[in-house]
Amino acid sequence: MCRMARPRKPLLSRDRIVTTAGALVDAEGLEAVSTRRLAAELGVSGPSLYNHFRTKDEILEAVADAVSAKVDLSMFHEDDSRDWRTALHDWAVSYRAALTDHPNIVPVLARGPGRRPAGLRVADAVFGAMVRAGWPPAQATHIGALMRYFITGSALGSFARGFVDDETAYDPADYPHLGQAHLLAERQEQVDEGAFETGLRALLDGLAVQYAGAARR
Amino acid sequence: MCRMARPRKPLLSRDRIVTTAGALVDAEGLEAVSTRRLAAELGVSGPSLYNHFRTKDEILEAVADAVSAKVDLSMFHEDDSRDWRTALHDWAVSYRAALTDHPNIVPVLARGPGRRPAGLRVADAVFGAMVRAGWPPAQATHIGALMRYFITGSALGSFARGFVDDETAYDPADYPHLGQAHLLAERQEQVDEGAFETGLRALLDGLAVQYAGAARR
DNA sequence: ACCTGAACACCGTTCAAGT
DNA sequence: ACCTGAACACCGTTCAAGT
Repeated sequence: MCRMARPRKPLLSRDRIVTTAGALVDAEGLEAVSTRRLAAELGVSGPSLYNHFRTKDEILEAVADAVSAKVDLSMFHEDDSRDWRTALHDWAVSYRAALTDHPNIVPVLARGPGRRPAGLRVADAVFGAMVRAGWPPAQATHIGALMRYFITGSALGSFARGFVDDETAYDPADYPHLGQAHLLAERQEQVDEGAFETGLRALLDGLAVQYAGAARR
Repeated sequence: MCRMARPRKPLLSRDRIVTTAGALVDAEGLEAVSTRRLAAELGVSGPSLYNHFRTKDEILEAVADAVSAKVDLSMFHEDDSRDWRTALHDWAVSYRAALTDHPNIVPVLARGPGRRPAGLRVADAVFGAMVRAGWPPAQATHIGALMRYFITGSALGSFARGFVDDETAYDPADYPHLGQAHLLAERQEQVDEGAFETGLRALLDGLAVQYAGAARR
């Protein structure tokens, strides 16, 4: 009697697709995600996905947006007590943590906010808070953009990961100062962490200088 | 008599492949480069490329390296008179210009220096100059990395490009501060330029603060 | 040494067909 | 409404064959 009724609940949902795609990206990287592979992971055939998303790229955008949604924005709320500098700092740290938790999707995220709702919510929150703090709107726009540049750039271009763990790759005659470059691969996280912290502090110190000179009260 | 001799000079060379691939990337984007398409552009069949490069990725790496090779490094020469702050500034401007001239290859470049000779030459030059200027080696490493983060991040995540030129995409109820977001697409370059300049100045101001406190003489 | 055609194991996406 | 198999027009790469 159950079998003659209509329901037959769907095998797939946008949520299930995004979750599974995200797990696949995390586990095996962006290039492991083909529509056929993802569908197999979900126990369906490839074309089924097109009942829920228009393109594979839309799926990846949704995965990226789910990562953006994890970024803490509480410091930008109107009733939060943190000043703009502290808010920007805490936001940057939370943003970077979200990206380093899911490094394989960063190339998609780094393409810009696009139409992704959570990405836009982030842009909106930082812009609004900076204006409220007294930054001129044009500067508030710049701050949102440049912070994004730095944070996504650091998550993407992970400096140390770029060096190969093979001493023969770096002839000291060609790169007199990079003698120990291959060692960087071993302390990848430290270099990335240190560069991020140094850069973030410099950015905030420098913005404070400009704020003192340009922000209106 | 000519035809019986051996020469028959090769149709392809690494240089010709890289030049043609670079032009194709510039004109039609990364996704337009398939081995078959590139080969057709060169007047040969697809597999011919594999006589000169081991993989398609190696070709793209070479294209990216050719862009890195255009970055001015003269400010880091030992006999150049510019101080570290000016050198870093001029280098950043030249680096960004090289990337914005070839925006489509930036995703490849942003992956890190890897084994690309010109990319490594850049990393080597900035590290050496910063150490010479009195920065502790660890900080010099961080500076090279964080500047790269910011510059590639800005070339890649071009903030305004991320917004879609369609007002219906941004409901003011969802994004109270982004009412004019769709207008950004029109002034893309100004926003990117402004954010880059603001960020670069902040970064250099902030590093100057740290230099005053930490650099040894 | 360098180029070719054929082939392998894939892709993203469309579509008619089924329920 | 949602899933399927078959099909289309592609991919990157290998390899035996040619010169």
